[in-house]
Amino acid sequence: MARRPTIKDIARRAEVSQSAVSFALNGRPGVSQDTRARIRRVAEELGWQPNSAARALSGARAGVVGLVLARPAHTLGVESFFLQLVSGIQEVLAAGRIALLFQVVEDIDAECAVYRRWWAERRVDGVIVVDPRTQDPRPELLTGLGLPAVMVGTTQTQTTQTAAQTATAATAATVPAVAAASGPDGPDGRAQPPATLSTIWADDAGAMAQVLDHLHRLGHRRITHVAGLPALAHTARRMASLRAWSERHGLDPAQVRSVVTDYSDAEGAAATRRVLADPEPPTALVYDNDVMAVAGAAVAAGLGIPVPARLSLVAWDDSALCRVTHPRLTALVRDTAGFGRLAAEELLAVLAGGPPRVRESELPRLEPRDSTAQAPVAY
Amino acid sequence: MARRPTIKDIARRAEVSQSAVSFALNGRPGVSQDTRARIRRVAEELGWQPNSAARALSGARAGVVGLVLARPAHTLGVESFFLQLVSGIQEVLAAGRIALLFQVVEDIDAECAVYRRWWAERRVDGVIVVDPRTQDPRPELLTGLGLPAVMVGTTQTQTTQTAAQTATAATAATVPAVAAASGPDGPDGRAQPPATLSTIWADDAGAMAQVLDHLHRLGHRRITHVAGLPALAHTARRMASLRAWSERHGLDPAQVRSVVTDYSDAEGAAATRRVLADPEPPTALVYDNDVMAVAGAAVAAGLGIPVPARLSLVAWDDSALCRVTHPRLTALVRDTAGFGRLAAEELLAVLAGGPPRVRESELPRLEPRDSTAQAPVAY
DNA sequence: TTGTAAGCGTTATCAA
DNA sequence: TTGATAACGCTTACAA
Repeated sequence: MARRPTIKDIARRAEVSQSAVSFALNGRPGVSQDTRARIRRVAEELGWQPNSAARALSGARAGVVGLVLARPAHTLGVESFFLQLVSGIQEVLAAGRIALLFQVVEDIDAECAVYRRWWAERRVDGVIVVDPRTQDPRPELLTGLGLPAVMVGTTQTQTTQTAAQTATAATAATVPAVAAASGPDGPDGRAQPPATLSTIWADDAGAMAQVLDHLHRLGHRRITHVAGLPALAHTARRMASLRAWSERHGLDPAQVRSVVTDYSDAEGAAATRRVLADPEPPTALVYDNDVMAVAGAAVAAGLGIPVPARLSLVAWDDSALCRVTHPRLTALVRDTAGFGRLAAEELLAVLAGGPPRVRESELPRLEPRDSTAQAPVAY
Repeated sequence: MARRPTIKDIARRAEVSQSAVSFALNGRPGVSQDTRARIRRVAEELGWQPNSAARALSGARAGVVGLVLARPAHTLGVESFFLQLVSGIQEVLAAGRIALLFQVVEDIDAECAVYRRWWAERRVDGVIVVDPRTQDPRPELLTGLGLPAVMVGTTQTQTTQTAAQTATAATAATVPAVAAASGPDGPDGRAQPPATLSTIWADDAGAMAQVLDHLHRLGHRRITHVAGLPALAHTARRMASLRAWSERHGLDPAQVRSVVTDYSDAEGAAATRRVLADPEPPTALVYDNDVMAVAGAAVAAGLGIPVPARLSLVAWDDSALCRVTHPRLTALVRDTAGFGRLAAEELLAVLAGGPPRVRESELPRLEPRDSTAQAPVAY
């Protein structure tokens, strides 16, 4: 096993001091062009790489960011969302030679414990937080620890925004501006938590309107939204925008509604079976993820209900799944890797000392396929 | 932002020396029971956690293991295999307070570059290597670097084992024993690479025989195996065992064969379409992953071929996918998380100075569902 | 059983 | 423009 070269070796070989090497290699002033070039050459020859532990110890960056995924084991691994997000994140991090520490845990308490430990161990420079919740302990914990973080998804603040405010939101507003939109305190008078964390968010309300408009144009008036976990902020947001949309169109809230699940194929199937057994069943179903949509399609097939002739289906989030089932599912396509890239860029900005910002990702696009059609005239 | 306590703080507070604290906290002798208890208590009070950088720098462990996933972006994220593997790995690592560094890259060259960098930066204590290949540069690279590693999947050595050798392989043989089976040099006289890496493997041959026996009992004589990337060792192994099985049963190699794909839903669908267009199409298809199986089922549905009446389908690896499609797919169920646990345990053993070993995971179990039935009598 | 001190490989602060 | 030198927080000889 070869010994790893250190700056000491380089210094000896280039006949300069260690600090000269450090300066040269980190591109700071105080070294002449000549020596700099020479040092660089020697480092290259020796195949030197900075020892990450030594770097971290001497107060510089650890060169690591963390990501914790809190999911019950049985929910793991079916969604395509996550790996794509990570691949996008790493595209950006790799350029800055930053590694990603990744941990899967069972629940949010374990997740918080991991943040505390990482912080205490000085293991990470910052974290990327996924699956924001309506009641989320993590922003407070992280700001309390002073651990730089970026939230991926909707924030609590945005949950309370109206559609009008959403429409006028800048693509990269600084947090104070957004906070000002609804005042320092929420409409309910409760002190709003200061949104000190940068956030990347997707316009769920806009996306939901897109889906519903599509179905409405096709004549659907009885629509059920098979939502995910209601504790997740984006779920809450989608449910709220469905309600708002239905009010705007003067539709009966009993006919256009959400039912909640845990995102699993099992609950997606069960919810589908339940709503289809209704005396006045919906003519269209909108699923909060691809797995539930596929499960729902299988239920319809099992019940002998033709899709899309008698029932239209839409999947929120596209994946190979939606393209391989028969019929192929109409889906809301998001650039998930792009979402990850944006998150990583924002974390890098925060680590560089930038202010926390709220950045909006590209609006999802509805990809009509074979599972949506005109609503049946009579049932 | 609170300052993180150090052993110095503990030493001051407990009125002992730093080394006493270090000894006490690391459970080594040289400290009395009393002081040890007192030190432990103070550490607890202060919420002390070891600074990972300082630990790593002072020659001890970095407390990190690495995992690189080399997959082209479009193949990412549909398989359930990976996250489950990781969750199993972490169940074991978390107990030893070891973190997992995770990186997604495009190809194996990038993967090797990551190993080199991690080694040079001293970032990881060891790595878990997935997707072993028939021609694999990684074992040599890793042994050369002296970076402890565990291969998850088949090794090159095992690819050359005969069925008989496989059958008698101990569940936890040390590598030298296995190497001895075919002598220090391979049969071709070429010096065999010393299998210095620990390996976790699954009995693909046994699993394949299980699947084929099931289909054979149902009367199937024309069977096509829709394989994955032929460069991957386990794919090669499955193909070889299919050939061996078919010879044993005196079947025509033109009727029982493998076709290769890149694991994607697209190629899975294309292969299915191709083989079904044959003048003598197979009556059963075995897919190397769940995604291709679902894609194949959709193709059959599109062609109006009833499953399982005229065509039987089997998926290698189970997931929610196989249960939500209609009909539900017969699948080969593996304990993937268990596979990950085994890998992590083995890496820990290697890090503790143990010898490289070859360990076999539980034999996969065939779960018959609705996609396999008697072969059609006439076609 | 305890304390002192050297070293791990950087970065950063001083003088020269 | 340079070169010593002191941190950073821990482990570990070695001395008391």
